[in-house]
Amino acid sequence: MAYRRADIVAKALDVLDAYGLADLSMRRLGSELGVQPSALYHHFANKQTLLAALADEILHRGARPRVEGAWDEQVTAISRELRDAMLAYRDGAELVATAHAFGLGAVTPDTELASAYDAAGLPDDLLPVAVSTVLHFVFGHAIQEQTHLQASSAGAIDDQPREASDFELGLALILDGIRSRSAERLSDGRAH
Amino acid sequence: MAYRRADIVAKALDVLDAYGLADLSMRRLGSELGVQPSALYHHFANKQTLLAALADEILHRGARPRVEGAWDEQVTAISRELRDAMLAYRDGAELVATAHAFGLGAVTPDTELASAYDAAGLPDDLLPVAVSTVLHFVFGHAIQEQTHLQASSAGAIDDQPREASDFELGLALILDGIRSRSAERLSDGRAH
DNA sequence: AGTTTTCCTGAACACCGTTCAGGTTCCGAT
DNA sequence: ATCGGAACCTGAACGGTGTTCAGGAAAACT
Repeated sequence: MAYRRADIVAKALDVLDAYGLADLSMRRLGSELGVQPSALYHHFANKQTLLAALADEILHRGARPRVEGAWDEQVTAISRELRDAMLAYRDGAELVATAHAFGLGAVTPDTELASAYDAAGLPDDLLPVAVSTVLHFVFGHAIQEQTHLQASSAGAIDDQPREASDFELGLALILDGIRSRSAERLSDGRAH
Repeated sequence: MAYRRADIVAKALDVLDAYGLADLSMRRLGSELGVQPSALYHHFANKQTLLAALADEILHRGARPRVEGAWDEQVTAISRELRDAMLAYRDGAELVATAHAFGLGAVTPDTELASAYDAAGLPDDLLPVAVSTVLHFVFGHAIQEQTHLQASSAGAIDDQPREASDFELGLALILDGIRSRSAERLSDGRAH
């Protein structure tokens, strides 16, 4: 069937969540599908392409309806959505960040963020900087959190809220910086 | 000789710069040293430890004398030093960022940044956030720049100044955000 | 019915990190 | 001067990895 490609991605996500990115090999994925590893190469040119499809699927599954409101609220919503989507799967952050770094994958958080910034009235040369600064923070924070969370699987569980609030704080920090250079300063305070 | 360990690190940096991180295998490094790959395991417990030593050496070689001045100038100086050190070697950014994520390596930019923030008068719960936010930006930006720079080895050369100014802009953005929550706002404007 | 496209097998290639028993080589202490 | 031990290295092997490729089976289209 032509549906086979989506099946491979789905099964690969299962394997990823169960065994981690390091143990997601073409051989393992093949045997999990009851198929030779070489069969996978009829659907994906190489492993990197497969991983990019995985990253896309992770982001797609974590997608939320577009929120209305001021530009900073939209940026915050998009950042949370991206973070939550990546954290929903084992090694999801590393996977998505790597795919993004290589320019692979169809789903681009960049463009979503850029359009959210439209209402901020940023200088033209600052828009890409604002986009990538937020992205680097979201990626970096999620990877660090996922690494720590995995390293101490048998540790204290009260680390998670701490990390989550750190995320909100750091994001607010960056938005403060962007806001100070924005023409639209209506949402300066706590309210929208 | 007991100097052998430093020799291995030095040669590994040569191989890294010449062939990239993906081609830096224990076998290649061994043959480059005229030695069996297994010989390396008498000096390093595993490859990850070796890579951590490489990251340390890269940061050590790029170290600069401590700068004096306001806290934000110090943070800027440390960030530039870190960035330049990583960009000085092929795949240096990825290498250092990975070692840092795994908590390996003796050289920790974290503590340097934290002490630089001392004079900023930040709330206690904001200090780790300020440190990690800047670090995530520096790492993320350097990795992206190095990836793009390597992907288009035969491309336009005028990308580099663009990226460099993006770095300065993004960093200034974050510092603006931190400054808005700092008790010490003397260095609010352009001057120190 | 014949042909083309899709999908998969099975074997192989060239690597990889790591381990381990067994040798040298050299230094320090008796 | 000789012994003991540590440091260093060899050579082979183990169990993996991504990827390629000729060929076969099955389904779809004409």
